[in-house]
Amino acid sequence: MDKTYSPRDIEPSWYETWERNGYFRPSGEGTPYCIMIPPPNVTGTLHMGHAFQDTIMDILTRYHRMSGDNTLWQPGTDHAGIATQMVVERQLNAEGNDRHTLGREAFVEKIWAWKKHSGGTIQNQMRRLGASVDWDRERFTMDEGLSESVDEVFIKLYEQGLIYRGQRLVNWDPVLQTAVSDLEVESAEEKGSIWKLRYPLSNGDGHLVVATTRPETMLGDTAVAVNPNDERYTHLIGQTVMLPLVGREIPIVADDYVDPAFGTGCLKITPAHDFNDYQVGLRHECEPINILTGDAHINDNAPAAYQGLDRFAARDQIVADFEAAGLLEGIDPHTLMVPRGDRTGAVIEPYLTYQWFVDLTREVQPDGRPGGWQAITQPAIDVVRDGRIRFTPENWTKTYYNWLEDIQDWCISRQIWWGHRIPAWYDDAGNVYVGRDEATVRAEHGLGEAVTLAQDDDVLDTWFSSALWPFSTLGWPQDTSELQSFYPTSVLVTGFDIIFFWVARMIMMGLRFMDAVPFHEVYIHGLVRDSEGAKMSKSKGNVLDPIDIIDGIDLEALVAKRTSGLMQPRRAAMIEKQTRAAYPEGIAAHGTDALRFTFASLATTGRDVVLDMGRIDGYRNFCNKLWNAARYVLMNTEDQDCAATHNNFTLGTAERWIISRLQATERAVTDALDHYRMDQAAQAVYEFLWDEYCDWYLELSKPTLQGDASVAQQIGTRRTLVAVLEAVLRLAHPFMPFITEEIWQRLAPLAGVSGETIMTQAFPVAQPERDDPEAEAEIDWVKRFILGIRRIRGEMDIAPGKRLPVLLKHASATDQSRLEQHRAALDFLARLESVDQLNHDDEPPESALALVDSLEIRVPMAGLIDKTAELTRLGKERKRLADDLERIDGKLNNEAFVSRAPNEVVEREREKRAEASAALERIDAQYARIEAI
RNA sequence: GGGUGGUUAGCUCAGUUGGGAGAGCGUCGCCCUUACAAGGCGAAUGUCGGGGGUUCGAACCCCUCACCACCCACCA
Repeated sequence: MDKTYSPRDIEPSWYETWERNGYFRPSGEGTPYCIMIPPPNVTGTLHMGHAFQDTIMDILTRYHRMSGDNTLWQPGTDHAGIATQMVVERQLNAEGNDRHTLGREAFVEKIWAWKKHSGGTIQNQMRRLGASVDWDRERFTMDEGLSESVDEVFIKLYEQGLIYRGQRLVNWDPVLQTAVSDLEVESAEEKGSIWKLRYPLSNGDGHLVVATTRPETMLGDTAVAVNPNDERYTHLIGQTVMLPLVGREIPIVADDYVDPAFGTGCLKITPAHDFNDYQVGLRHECEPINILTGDAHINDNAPAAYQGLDRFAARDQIVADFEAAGLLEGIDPHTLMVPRGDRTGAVIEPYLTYQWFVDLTREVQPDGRPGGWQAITQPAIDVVRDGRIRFTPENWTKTYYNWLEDIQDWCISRQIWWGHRIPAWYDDAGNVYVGRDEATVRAEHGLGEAVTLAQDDDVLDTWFSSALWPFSTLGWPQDTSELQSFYPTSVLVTGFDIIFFWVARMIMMGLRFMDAVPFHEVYIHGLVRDSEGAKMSKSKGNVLDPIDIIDGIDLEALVAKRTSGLMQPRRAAMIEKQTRAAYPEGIAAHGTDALRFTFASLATTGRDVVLDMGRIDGYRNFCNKLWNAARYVLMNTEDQDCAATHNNFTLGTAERWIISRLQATERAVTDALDHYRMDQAAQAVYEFLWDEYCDWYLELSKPTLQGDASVAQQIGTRRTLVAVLEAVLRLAHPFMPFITEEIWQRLAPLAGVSGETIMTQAFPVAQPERDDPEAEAEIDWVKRFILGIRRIRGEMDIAPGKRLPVLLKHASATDQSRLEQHRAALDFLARLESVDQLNHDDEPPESALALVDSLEIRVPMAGLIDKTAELTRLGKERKRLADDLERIDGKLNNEAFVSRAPNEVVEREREKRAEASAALERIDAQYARIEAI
């Protein structure tokens, strides 16, 4: 093996080998285990959030594959209608072109070209991350097969009366000029104003004052509402006002919705441009008057003076005209919630249009009769309530219920070009025909050549096809063997941000069309944030490409990457400055394994992940540690007898100890993985490998291998070095696939293991019969002996290499035998020069003291030890023991504690007291002795 | 206006039936000891957000306050 660990030299080639040999494909044997990837959008490249999520899924996938399951991780990408269309449109604009000039067909062709490019980038990124997906099964939401699923579901739901088309007030993005769903609107507080406008009574008898944050909508007012119990206005109910600037006479109506305490208590009603007003309008039979065009300019339903004005220009004009007419009562500053499109940031308009909806609220019996339960929504609630789907962490179920229990119908039509065209056709009379294609529609409805049919121009919401992902990717509506094996899938790994967009809708559609849940478990992970804890986004310029952490990137390239292709180019200067401050040296190469291990160890439940570069450095070092440990093992075992093929060896205490510790580690890792605690699993691997295997076992092996231990013992040690490392590699493989494979290839033969790849080896299972408490106790004694001497050495600033003479006192029979047994290890690890025993009544010479239970270990001070330093050291020890004792006595002297606490707890305290007290006595004596010198 | 999560060492975070406060990184010493200086050995570091309660005993359970973050919601 190379002396230095170099991830870039081992990672890409192993992935190629794995993929070429088909190791990612389901084995076809064992319990099915399936994860559907949340298909990334083909809008560009994967970010740190994807890398995090992919790491979690790959850990689970590799773990289950190694455990013998028939494992499928299904890959694919999402067409992401609006987002992708915007990306390509922006590119067109940059070329001085636009989609309308190009035309629908040519534009869609351009998007397909982009999809190919982006999809390829995503594939490469996933390969670099080591994602063991079955590429042969890769799907895209606009594939032929998936499009067939979409049509099938749409048609079925339409036939069942659960999809309908209607004129409704929807959220309209005037930049995209399409409807969007409630979920795609983000409301935030913004500073604005409240304008108080006078509406003169038609009878000339004064005026009412309405308050509004959107004066321009007054052009579409159809009523003024007051609360029926508001005594100020009851006498006016039923009368009319003359709408200024428009000259329309509109009624004053009474409606409970109006809060008399807010504003003036008079509410202007604009049914076509406000969701609440729409409802009020319905109650009072006011015909909505739409005054806006699709791009939010005033249309010809308004007086000529305002036609063609942008909504905000119209606002200024109208306010000015009110003022000129003496009808402006006042303007107050006001903070209000402004709805904006999540993609465009444009202020969303409630807009009256014909759209398609999935009915999520209508109550229909299973047999089709009305009433009973919400046909789509209720089952989705039930499966979580009764535990057929389990969330981890569990508390996300609350979020899930809250949303479903107050759900609105889902607007699924979008007035864009990229997506699944709605399978509906219209004749000249405006009749709607839903069907697979035009020919089918004609045949089914007996429509001859004479009837012209035009397909609906709209496409479906992206999430409509995403909702079908768990079964559409497996071949539905055909009844495939894949569906039989892998549906319902095992676990969905996703972020909380798409519980509504995606998780809930997959559950709805899965139950409706497969009559079974789409997955048994939902593992919700946190959001990856930058080191400042800020959300990563292109516009903030704090995004990181996982590949740049893997391969490293110099500062100039990173700056260039972050400042190019911005939606708001003026932010470039600031982003550059921040980037130069945060990464003055660019980013060093860390390798995939280190990045993955970092993600794993940060994957605690229900928390966001703050990405700390220092942490990645630390785990890169961990990889290096593993690399070098392997080098040591190979150096001492290659071409030597490791008992791979015979049983002529003996295991010493150290061997039995590390094997015992391995069992505990295997249990810890398996248990953690089974509970989605990737962090605990990673930590268990880390601690075992570094703190036990490297720090102690490798060191303990040295005196055995280099000293005069028996041949059988040396063989046993070599065998153990190899066997334990081989097991750890398998244990760590799901986290660090590349380095474990690289080392395993060389190590496996020495361990007598054959196989083409570690990927398909069995995941380690703890064997209780190899637990060895006696060996653990013994090695624990050895460690404490060595640590005692090291502490003296460290605090006395004695060079680590300097050999020390040691005197022992009060050595028990056990101490004696352990000393004898481990003498070589103690000499080597504690750098002992000599060990001599003192009799019980011997007065020890001036010396530094360490205790292992009752055993006194003394290092004579002559010429070595500084009196003051030793007093300081003993003083600290004494204080620690005295504090301990005080605390314990506090408990034991408390009558209530002794009488009420469980016996075993009291007994444990008594033992602790005895130990502490004995130790303190010796330290005290030693302190006095040194002090007297 | 509802709801959720958080507040533990300088930083990022563990701490799962309430019973001796932990890790990584950073810091401070001593060491290039033939696996590893991306390292070894040793050390320091915390009114566990504030207050109250339950309990023999609280980082953990209950109440309350403060601050931070996020989600949902139709108040002009």
